[in-house]
Amino acid sequence: METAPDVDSSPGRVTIGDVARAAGVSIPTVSKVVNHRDGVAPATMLRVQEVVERLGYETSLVARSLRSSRTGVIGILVPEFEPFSTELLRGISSATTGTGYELLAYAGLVTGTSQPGWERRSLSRLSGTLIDGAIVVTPSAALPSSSIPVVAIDPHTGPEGHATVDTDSEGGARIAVEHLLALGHTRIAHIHGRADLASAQLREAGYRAALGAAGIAVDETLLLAGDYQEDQAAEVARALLSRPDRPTAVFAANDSSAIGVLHAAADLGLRVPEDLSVIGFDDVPQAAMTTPPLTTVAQPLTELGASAVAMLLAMLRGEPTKDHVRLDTTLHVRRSTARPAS
Amino acid sequence: METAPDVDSSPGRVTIGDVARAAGVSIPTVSKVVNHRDGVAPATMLRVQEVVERLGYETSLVARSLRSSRTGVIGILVPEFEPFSTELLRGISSATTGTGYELLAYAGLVTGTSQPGWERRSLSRLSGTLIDGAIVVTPSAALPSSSIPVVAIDPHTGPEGHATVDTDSEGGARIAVEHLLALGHTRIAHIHGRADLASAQLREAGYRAALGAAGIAVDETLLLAGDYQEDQAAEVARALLSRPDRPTAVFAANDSSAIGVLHAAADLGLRVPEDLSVIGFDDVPQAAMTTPPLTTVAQPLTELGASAVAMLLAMLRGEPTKDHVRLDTTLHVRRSTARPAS
DNA sequence: CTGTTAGCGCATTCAT
DNA sequence: ATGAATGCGCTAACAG
Repeated sequence: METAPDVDSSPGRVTIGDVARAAGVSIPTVSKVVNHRDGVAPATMLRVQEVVERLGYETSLVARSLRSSRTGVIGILVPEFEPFSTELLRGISSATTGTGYELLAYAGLVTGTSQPGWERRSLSRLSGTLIDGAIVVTPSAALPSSSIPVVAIDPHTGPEGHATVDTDSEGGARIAVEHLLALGHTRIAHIHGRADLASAQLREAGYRAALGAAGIAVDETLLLAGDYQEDQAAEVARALLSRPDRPTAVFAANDSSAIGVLHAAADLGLRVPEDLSVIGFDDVPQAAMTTPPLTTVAQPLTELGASAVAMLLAMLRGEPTKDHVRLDTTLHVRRSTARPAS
Repeated sequence: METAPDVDSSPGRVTIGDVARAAGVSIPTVSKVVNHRDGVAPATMLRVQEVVERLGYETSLVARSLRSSRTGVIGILVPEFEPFSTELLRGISSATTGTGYELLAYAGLVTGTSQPGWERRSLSRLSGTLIDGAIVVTPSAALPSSSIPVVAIDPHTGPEGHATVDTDSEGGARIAVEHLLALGHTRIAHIHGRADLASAQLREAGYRAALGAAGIAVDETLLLAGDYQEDQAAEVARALLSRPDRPTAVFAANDSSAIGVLHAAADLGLRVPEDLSVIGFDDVPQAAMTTPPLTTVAQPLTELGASAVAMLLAMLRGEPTKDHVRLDTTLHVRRSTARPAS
């Protein structure tokens, strides 16, 4: 289209050729200097470095990766940037500091149509090799056997194939429901998450287990799909809470869903926690900003990210690693849960 | 090193050549089909598409960007992934949904040594052209005149050169200090931010202006450098709060600094807000999670990101745009501020 | 120690 | 309508 009509001067970007010309050497020589490779006379090395400095040259990630296999960057593949993944990102970022690797986070789902397979697509686009290794967040499908090391965070179905890090979803769900039971609730609904994610299935299993252990039969009409999304959860919650036999408490599969439930309750004039108790899962930062502040099962999100990085770095180093790390969850009681009214 | 010994089969990644071979056509033909270009017989087109599907082929972002000028991805350049930039990312992400662009966030500062010029370096590495346009968060130096559109969020020094979006830092700082003054504080310290950022200078200016308007002379010993960082702020705050003539309130230039101050106060056994009032700036989600919840000047972070995207998209479309957008701040009173003790 | 020769995977003329 | 040739910026062999 309207590409700049740069002939060969230096309007936009400085290439290795520009440096070579300015320094009066050949391109490979510049390459060697830039990559700290030996076989270059100290004098020329200095001269080239000076020119590199002056021109502000940086090797193009693109060109380099096309040719060489190592780029020194780790890719983080996420469906989109929402609280869950950005918290993970923070943990990954601080764990990466000082390792010499840079981070490249890629959101492949911004196309709107939330087509599955974004993880395969993104991995395929970046691998090749723009990145040396990848951390894939909530892949909902099996990852293709890629040529680079890959670690999955909270993947589709149990530990399998790729290295995985996740938290004890089932145990966390039990804690959540037990908290509700201890408060005296018996009609407890569950807004479950994306069916393609193992974590969602495990949370539902934990919900059922806790209820079963308390001798309460599961009312299947109290199980609704929230897809881990605020809007979707709000919608189903509105219907649920409008029923005459509405539950006194809701266990949402993640915080976004719980926030959706909170909105639905507010719309219907229900007070939380007086008329309805709500509990979430994740403990993203915004869980503390809701009205009332959300009681939730905390996942150590930043540690989760840090663990993923640790595993990936080990794989990158060629060291043997365990293929599955599972972290614990803890109950974080705030103000959205209380004894039922009656 | 240990590159896979793939000869030409399909171990890792599927290339356009693999598709061409499998479909019995030449590479250019596949390229045309993939890029929806005409000049291909309907029959071959279908056949190629079928093979693409079957093999799971995706064009390599790397190879494509080396050759063609458009990649359909927007780059977000951040120094690192911390709450401020991740909130921005959220806003950018949701504003990008449905535009057909994908997002690539790049953290160039993970090298540990927080060398300045990361923005120039990152831009140079990605430009060329992995990305069609870039949003640079808190660049602390002048950006090189790049060949792609660039929007800066909260840049080094006032609106200049590149398109910019920021918030009313000076006004926000005045609101913060006025809130403290209204509560009855007169000895108010200020932990200021990175000197190379315009926002930090403006917040300090607002602090001085508010104090001046109240007829209070600025005690220069109450002005400390926190660099917008939690650790750094905690350190200077510890010294500050240990002084016999310690202030009764602290206005921190951003929430991270304020959190640092909170830690320092806790270490010294000072109660907040009884013994010390603390106010921050930004209103990142974690400001609500502190003990006590932090009073802060809220910046519309997600809107900030959304505005940046809107400007960038307009530039990408070749439309004229204003080169500076400034959003307003609002005071968000929580529990870390109160009347002074005496 | 340095420059020359080849490609990496892909998109683009230009022939056929 | 399709294929052969060329080059993007860079690095890895080799040659000189």
